[in-house]
Amino acid sequence: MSADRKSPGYSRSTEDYLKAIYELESEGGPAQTSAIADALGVAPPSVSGMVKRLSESGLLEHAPYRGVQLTRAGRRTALKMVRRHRILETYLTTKLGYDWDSVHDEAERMEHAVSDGLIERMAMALGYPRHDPHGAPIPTKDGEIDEQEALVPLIDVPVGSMAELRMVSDRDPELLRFMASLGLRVGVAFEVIGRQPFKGPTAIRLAGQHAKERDQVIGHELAENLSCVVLEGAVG
Amino acid sequence: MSADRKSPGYSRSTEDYLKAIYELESEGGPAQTSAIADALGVAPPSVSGMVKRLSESGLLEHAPYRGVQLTRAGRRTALKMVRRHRILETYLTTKLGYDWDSVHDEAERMEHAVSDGLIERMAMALGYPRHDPHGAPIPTKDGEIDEQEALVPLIDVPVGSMAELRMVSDRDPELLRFMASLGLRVGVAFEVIGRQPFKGPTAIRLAGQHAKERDQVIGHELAENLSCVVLEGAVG
DNA sequence: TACTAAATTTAGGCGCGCTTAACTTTTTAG
DNA sequence: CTAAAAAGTTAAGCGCGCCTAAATTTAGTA
Ligand SMILES: [Mn+2]
Ligand SMILES: [Mn+2]
Ligand SMILES: [Mn+2]
Ligand SMILES: [Mn+2]
Repeated sequence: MSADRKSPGYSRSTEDYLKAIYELESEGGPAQTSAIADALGVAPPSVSGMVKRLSESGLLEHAPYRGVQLTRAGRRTALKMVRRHRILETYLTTKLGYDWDSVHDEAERMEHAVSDGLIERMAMALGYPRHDPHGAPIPTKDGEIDEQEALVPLIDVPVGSMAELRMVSDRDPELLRFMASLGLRVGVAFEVIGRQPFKGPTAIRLAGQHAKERDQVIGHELAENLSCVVLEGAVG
Repeated sequence: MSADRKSPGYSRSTEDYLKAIYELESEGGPAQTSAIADALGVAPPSVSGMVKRLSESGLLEHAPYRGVQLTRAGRRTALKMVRRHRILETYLTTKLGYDWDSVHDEAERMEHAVSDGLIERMAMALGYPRHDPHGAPIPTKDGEIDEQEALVPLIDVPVGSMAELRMVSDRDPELLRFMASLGLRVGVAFEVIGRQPFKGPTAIRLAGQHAKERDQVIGHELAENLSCVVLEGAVG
C-alpha cells in the first residue's frame, strides 16, 4: 500500500509533453520539435528548452535536429497520463452527464491534479472500461494498451462496404457536436453508398435507423477523422 | 451561458493564498504574514512577495507590518475556492467511497483544476448539500455562507450539558481516523460527564450507543478541535 | 554542386513563486 | 524608557516554462 505518492511528482507541463510525444510517436517515427510545439500550442524554442530538461531527467532521448523518443520511464509516465485522461473522460460522461464534446478540456486539466487512488476508484465505479467515449483504448494500470485492430479512416473505406465507427478524435468539440447531430456515435454500423472524387463527400446509410435519418452525407474533412473497421464486402 | 471561463484564471498559488487568508480573517482581524506562511507551508518572505502581487491585482489590501485584508474581489474568489473544496470533499466521500480523513489532500489539488460547471454538476448530483463531511458549511454559488450558530469547542462545554458535535477541522487525517475509531462523527449527541483540570481529558457519554462504546474519554488537544453546539443544561 | 527554404537550436529575457541572509519595524519585558 | 525579542520586509538569487530574435543545421531544388 505505498505506490500512491504521485511518484516523482512531475509538473503539468512535463506530463503534457510526455503525453503529446507519446501520441506523436504512435503515428510512427520520432516526434519532431515543431509537431510537439503544434500539439501543445507553444513556440518551437520552448520545446527545445523543455526537451533538454526532459532528456536530462531521463524521460526521453534527443537526437538534435532529428527528433525525440521516449525512454522506458518516459513511456511509463505517458501511458499513465493517457489512462488518467481516458478514465476521466469516461467518468464525466457516464456519471456526471457530460456530453462527449465537452469532456476533453476538463480531463486535460484534471489529469494532473488527481491521485492514482482516485483514478482507480473511478475505474472501479465504471467497471473497468476498455474504451473512452471517443472509442480510444484505455491503458491498464500497468501500462498495457490494446493494439488497435486495423482502423481505416472513412475516406478509405470502399464504396459498397459495411463498416462500423470505432474511434474519433476528441480534440474538436465542434466536430463532435456535429457528429452527434447526425446520429454518428462510436459503435454505429453503416454502409458506404457513395463517394465523390476531388475530396468530395462520402455518402453512408446507417444501420437500424428510421428512414429520415438513415442516409447521411459526410464531408471530406470529417470523413478523414472517423476511424472505422470494415465489416465485409468491397468494391474496387 | 457564458460565466464558465475560469474567469481571470488565477494560479494555484493565488487561489490557495486567498483561501488561507479568508480562513484566517474569519478567526477575527487581519491575516498576519507569519500565520499565512504557516498555513501554506512557505517562508515568511514568500508571503511578503505574494502579498505584493495580490494587492497590485486588487485582491487584497496590505497594511505593512500589520496584515492583509481581502477586498470584495478577493473574498469572492476565496469563497469560490471554499465552495469547490467542500463540494469536492463531499462528492469524494459520498460518491466514491473516500473516508473523511483522506479527502482533504485530494480536494486541495482538484479545487484548482475543475471547472465551475463540474462543481455545479457534482453539487446537483449530491442534492445541493449544505455541509461538507467535516460539518463545515458550503457557500452557495453566489458566495453566501451560513453564519455558524455559536459553536463551542468541547473543552468549553460545561460538565453536565448535552451537546452535539457539529464540526471538526479537516486538516489532520490522524485525528480524524482516531475520532472515527471512537464513534465520533458529525451530528452525534452526547453528555459531558466529567472533565479533569490542568488540560486533562473530558469524559462524554454518547447518546444511543451500546454500552461498550457509550463512554469515551477525550484528550485535551482533541477536545479543542471539536466544535459543538450546547443543547441544554449547564453547570458552572 | 550551390543556393535557398524550412526546421531547429541558441541567446537573451521575463514573470512566477520559492529560498536564505540581512535589515527594519513593532512588540514585549525589565 | 530602553533594550531585547519577535515579526515583517527588502535584497539577491534560483528553477521553471514561456517568449522573440538571431544563428545554425538540414532538406530541397536548380
Ligand atoms: Mn481527450
Ligand atoms: Mn493535460
Ligand atoms: Mn479540506
Ligand atoms: Mn488548494
